[in-house]
Amino acid sequence: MHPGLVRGQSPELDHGSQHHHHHHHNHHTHLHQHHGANHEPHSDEDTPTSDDLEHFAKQFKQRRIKLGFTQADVGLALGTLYGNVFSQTTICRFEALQLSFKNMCKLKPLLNKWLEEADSTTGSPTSIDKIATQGRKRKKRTSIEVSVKGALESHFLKCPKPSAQEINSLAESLQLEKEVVRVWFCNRRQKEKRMTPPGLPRTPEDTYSQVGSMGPDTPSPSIDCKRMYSDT
DNA sequence: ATGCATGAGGA
DNA sequence: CCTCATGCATA
Repeated sequence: MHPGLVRGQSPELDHGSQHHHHHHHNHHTHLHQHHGANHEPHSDEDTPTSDDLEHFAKQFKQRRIKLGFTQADVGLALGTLYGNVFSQTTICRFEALQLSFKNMCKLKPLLNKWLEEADSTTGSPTSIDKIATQGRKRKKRTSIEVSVKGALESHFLKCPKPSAQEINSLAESLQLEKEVVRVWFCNRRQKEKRMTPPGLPRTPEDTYSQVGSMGPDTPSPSIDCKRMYSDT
């Protein structure tokens, strides 16, 4: 089946991912897209590396905040600027690298353009518009209990792609709609394909080892996350 | 910030 | 049915 393609995103083609380099630092395997110098007839341009995207996302967020814009503002601005409106969700996920590699590459140019516009237009008015909402009744979000989520997670580890019948069984034993279970697996699979797979600590950066006066005890891990800015 | 959902496109 | 891009609604 699928080899260990857990966190290496390959946008181009399939890669015989056989590298068990479990030696990389706290970060995921950086993909490798080195187009020599002779490959495509058209001048090569895009295809940033995951490091590029990572850096850009960080820079973007910081600049955005400095300029005093919310994620929603940006999404809307992109709409009035290019016609592609995006939600707060998407901007958020971009900044958090929670999109697929391909998706990140697609959005980067847009956001980059907005950035240029935003800080070059220092002090200009920002006209915003509203878009019409769809006229379809969306199903109420079903809340899955934590214990049930755990069960689903377990099954996912065993079989990420259960057959329709397996889904049926699961749905029964968990007392959930079959459709809910199916969608859950779809969403779970998508998570695995994000740039920042689930489980990674936030902003790993470097190993903060405040050793020196701390013995093997480390009784009080003063874990207080301070947001210097907020744009909720 | 994230969970569950929709819908388009593909085999 | 799946993947993939995307977002409403909610925690």
